Amino acid sequence: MSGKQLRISELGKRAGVSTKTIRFYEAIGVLPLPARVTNGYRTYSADAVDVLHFVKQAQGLGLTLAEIKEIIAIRRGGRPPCQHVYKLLQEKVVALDRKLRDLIALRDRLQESLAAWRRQPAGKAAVCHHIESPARPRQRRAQGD
Amino acid sequence: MSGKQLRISELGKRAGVSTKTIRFYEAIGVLPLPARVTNGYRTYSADAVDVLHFVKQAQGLGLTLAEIKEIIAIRRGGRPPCQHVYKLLQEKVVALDRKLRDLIALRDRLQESLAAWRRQPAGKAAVCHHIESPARPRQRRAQGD
DNA sequence: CTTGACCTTCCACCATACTGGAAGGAGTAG
DNA sequence: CTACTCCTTCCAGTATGGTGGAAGGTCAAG
Repeated sequence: MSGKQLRISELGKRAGVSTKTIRFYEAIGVLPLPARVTNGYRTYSADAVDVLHFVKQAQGLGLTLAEIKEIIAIRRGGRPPCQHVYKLLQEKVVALDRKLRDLIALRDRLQESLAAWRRQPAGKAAVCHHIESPARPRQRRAQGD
Repeated sequence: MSGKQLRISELGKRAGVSTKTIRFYEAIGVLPLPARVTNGYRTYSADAVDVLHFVKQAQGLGLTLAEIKEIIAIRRGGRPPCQHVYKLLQEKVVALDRKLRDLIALRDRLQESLAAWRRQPAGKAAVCHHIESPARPRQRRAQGD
């Protein structure tokens, strides 16, 4: 069934992470305590490669290690984590939409700021009007508040 | 000319930041070393409020304290930082566009993942197909779940 | 037996942006 | 005088996701 066991560096190579990272994931509970061979070396089945891939995929999806840990813990508890992951991902989509809106607004603000600069290169501000003006769209207070 | 001098907590109140934060900004060079009154207390002119507002605005625009520090340093050097800030903001816009593209792709991937889940609630994956499938569009080997 | 690769643990550090708290000085009110 | 608030410095910790390195154990080759 299960083929050969991997030592930590071999696992790292296959999953594209450092041995440091593997031990770190283990330390924070993302990875379970692995089996040890007689000399104390960690030993992993090939499944561990998939779990590490999962971690990297999940990180790519914007999940934190804490969330990933939780998913894997549910999985290790025997329950399929999909229900949980579904909710988690739904929340992520909502959060992402919010973040997206903010970022687009920010980008537009910057773009407008740059356009304004091209129209009128000078300005008076405490430090720099590129930053001080766009965030106060209406007239900045004139010196006295 | 300049009105009254502020002590650190008064400055903090006006700018909406804690005294801790003000000292922190000073320590990392974002704020210049302030004047001191005879008893050693920091003393600030009202301009400091504007500088702190600038810092907060710039942070809101996605600049790091290191970048903000640089801008303020240029400004303190007598040169208007606008040229520099212009470049910085241009780079920010480009970086933001990139990030935006990635986030939109991520969001779509999540959304599609959730839609797929609704169509077919089960799946086989090392940990959870919601995460493993969308990033690997073709069928994964049936082993884990 | 020595060398070298690989493994172990543990402690410390990187960046980012702060926050908390201790220990002690300064200034004002009663 | 005490009490209280505000100020000072300095050290440490928060959260996130790791990385670096020391000191020492294990194992196979030469």
